[in-house]
Amino acid sequence: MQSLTIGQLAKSAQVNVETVRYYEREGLLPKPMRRASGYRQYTSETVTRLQFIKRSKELGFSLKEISELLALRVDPHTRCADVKQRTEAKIADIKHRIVDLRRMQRALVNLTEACSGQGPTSECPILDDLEGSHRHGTR
Amino acid sequence: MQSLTIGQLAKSAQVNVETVRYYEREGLLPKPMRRASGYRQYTSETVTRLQFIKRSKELGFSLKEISELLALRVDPHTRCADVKQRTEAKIADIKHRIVDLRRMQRALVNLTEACSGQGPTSECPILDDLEGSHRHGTR
DNA sequence: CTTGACTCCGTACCTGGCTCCAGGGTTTAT
DNA sequence: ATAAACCCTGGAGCCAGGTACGGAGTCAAG
Repeated sequence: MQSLTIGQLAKSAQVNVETVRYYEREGLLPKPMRRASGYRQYTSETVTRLQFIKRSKELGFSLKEISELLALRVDPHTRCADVKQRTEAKIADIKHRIVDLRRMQRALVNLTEACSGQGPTSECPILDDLEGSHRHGTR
Repeated sequence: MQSLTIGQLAKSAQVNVETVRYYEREGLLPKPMRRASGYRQYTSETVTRLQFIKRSKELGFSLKEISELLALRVDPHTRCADVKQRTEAKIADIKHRIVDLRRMQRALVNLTEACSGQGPTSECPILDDLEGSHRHGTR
């Protein structure tokens, strides 16, 4: 058939049916076609979109930020310079996140090493590396 | 003096005083010493800890996960193998986050390039890269 | 042609993570 | 020695992001 019901969509992206409807209301998912009965019909494209939303949420983006991300594209209705600027701001934000995650990762790796070594490490090893990461206003 | 009031602590980590008390209730911050008056007194170590919590939250960790991270350490009361295992799970989680953030970043970079180029890009560029990042049960 | 699983819509409810009182005591600058 | 600015506790309120529910219609399998 090629088209999915809301239940199939929800299942294939591992979210609740109610969540799909909620995202539609909130504008994160476009209003889908309906059949005569009123049932929503989705394409597999929507699965991708829904998975993206889900993962982005897990990565710490708010629904608002996610819709901003989804809105980033070059089309005849948006000025390029504008898109470019917003996109670069997102890139900077992501870079910063990656840097901090790496610091955490390094601290944890040190911890496992201390572990293979021996006795007590200092008070709280993970703390030692994520400070000095002072905010710069992206969120 | 060397010790901070709750207000000074909150200010130096850029959070609300109420948030500090909330974290204490939730066990994310240790119960501090009190002076005769009942006022909490903190050390600068707590500033670091609070900043860590704040940034970790921004990076998408829940308070529960954050306390798990803070609890990771090698001391006489925890078995090393145990710490090591939990730590490695966290490392894997972080790695996965980094991979996905990088995919997003790459998609966004492509977008700015398409932008410098010309006309409309495909429907929604950022979607093209974060799928296939199917869950594996860490959260 | 019925039955069980699905869908619709609207509204109410829930959890996490704060945030804000009220009513009262403490510190500090003037 | 007094006002402004802070701190205390306990409890209520708030926002984001869902989740559940009720009553009714729809679809697919047998």
